[in-house]
Amino acid sequence: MRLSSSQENYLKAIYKLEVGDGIATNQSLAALVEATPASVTNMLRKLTEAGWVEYQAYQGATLTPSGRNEAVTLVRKHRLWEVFLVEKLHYDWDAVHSLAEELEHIGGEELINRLDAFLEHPAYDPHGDPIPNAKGVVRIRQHAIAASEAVVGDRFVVCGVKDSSSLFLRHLDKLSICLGKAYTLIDLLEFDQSAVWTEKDSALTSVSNEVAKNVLIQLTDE
Amino acid sequence: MRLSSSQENYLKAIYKLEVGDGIATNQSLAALVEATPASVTNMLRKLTEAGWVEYQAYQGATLTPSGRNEAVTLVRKHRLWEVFLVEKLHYDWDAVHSLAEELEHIGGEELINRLDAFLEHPAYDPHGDPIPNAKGVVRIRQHAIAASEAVVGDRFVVCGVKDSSSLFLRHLDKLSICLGKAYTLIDLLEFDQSAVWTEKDSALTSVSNEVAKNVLIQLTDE
DNA sequence: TTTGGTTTTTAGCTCAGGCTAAAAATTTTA
DNA sequence: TAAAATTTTTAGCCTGAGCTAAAAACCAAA
Ligand SMILES: [Mn+2]
Ligand SMILES: [Mn+2]
Ligand SMILES: [Mn+2]
Ligand SMILES: [Mn+2]
Repeated sequence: MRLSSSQENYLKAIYKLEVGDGIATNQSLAALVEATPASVTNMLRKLTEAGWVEYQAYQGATLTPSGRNEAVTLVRKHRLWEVFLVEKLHYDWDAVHSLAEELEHIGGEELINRLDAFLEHPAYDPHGDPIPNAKGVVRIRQHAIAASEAVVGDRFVVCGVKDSSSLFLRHLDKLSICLGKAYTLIDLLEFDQSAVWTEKDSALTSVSNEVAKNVLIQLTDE
Repeated sequence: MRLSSSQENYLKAIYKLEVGDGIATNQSLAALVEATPASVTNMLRKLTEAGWVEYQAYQGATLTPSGRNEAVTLVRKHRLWEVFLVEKLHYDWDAVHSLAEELEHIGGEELINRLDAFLEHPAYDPHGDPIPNAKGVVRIRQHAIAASEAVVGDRFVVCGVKDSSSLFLRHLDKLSICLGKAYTLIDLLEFDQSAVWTEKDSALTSVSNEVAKNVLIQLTDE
């Protein structure tokens, strides 16, 4: 039984919630797939019927092993297409999500593995999120913490974002913060929790706490 | 008003029929979009309502200028994706049609123009069909005739196919006939109308009349 | 010009995937 | 623990895009 695009979106949404808070409630799902809770109930019943999801009334949904498999493949497809759009078609990183949201539903294993090879097996997507490999294994990003956890004197490299909305990504562009850049945290202002970062002792960047909470970093030694 | 994938397929089908025989009858459309004539009637009414098609009961359908525009853009998208799949992902030319049939419905002008630039503005798709440019202009292939029209002694280059079914394309693969190859027609056998082609006096290729009718060539001077 | 065949349209149905409003279940608060 | 608030489900409806079977229109022959 082939999944529709809509069904695939539901599986991916359940997966995201499971990886995050742990529970895919009716309402959180509704928010993610942009439908009403009533529609979610309806779809969950069908996905349960078909063996992709486990679900009992009022209890929320979890993925079966095959459901999880589908979801991981979708995440892989989504992130590989994002890499393609940014690396090859030179889209900005804030503009690729919605296109990938459509492209992820096309074709099967064959297409995505060819795309993966063409892109030379990238490990991360343009937002720093890890790309599952062909076997569905997601290599976990090591030691990533929110930039808001850093203390004065820490050196770090920006490696991801928590919020990948267009609005936030374009804000980072304005601060010229991008993945891979190395900074030192030189000050934390008590007044508003904002931070001052410096990029190898040159320009200073002032970063609000709201921003720091949504930037993922890896601390670097020394 | 945004077109659905299904509606886009109808516009493309009408366009193909207009370019070919000239008339998009209810039945020929049904065959192209793989639906029943009843469903076609239904859809044509909606497309007429929305201004993409002109159509009166029992008279067949024609595209309005905006409908034709959409159709040409779709053909452009389809053929560019086919180029991508063959050139970059190394698919065989007989395997790309159905994927392109889905990819063509994704995104808009922006995506397709970026893809076009990435592919360096190809003029033809993997089956030798011309790719309309961003303004919707289709450059007509010059002097192409069916290989069955050639006479003994003619030199020519293979430049396209009339039948682009998987079955036919794989047959050409077996004969190692591909686009761009140059041959001389050295014999026409009266018994079964089959032809003998030679590639710069080396290997001989025996080509049935059925095949020759579906291969497009350009005669070369001298 | 009447008859018969073909094509198109109409009528009525189905299915996926949505929606709203109301009912039921669950959870929180007093 | 009873009431209130929240969440989920149910019921009933809608739209897009298909389908079949029957009626209507059109075309071609006799
Ligand atoms: Mn999607
Ligand atoms: Mn991403
Ligand atoms: Mn298509
Ligand atoms: Mn083609």
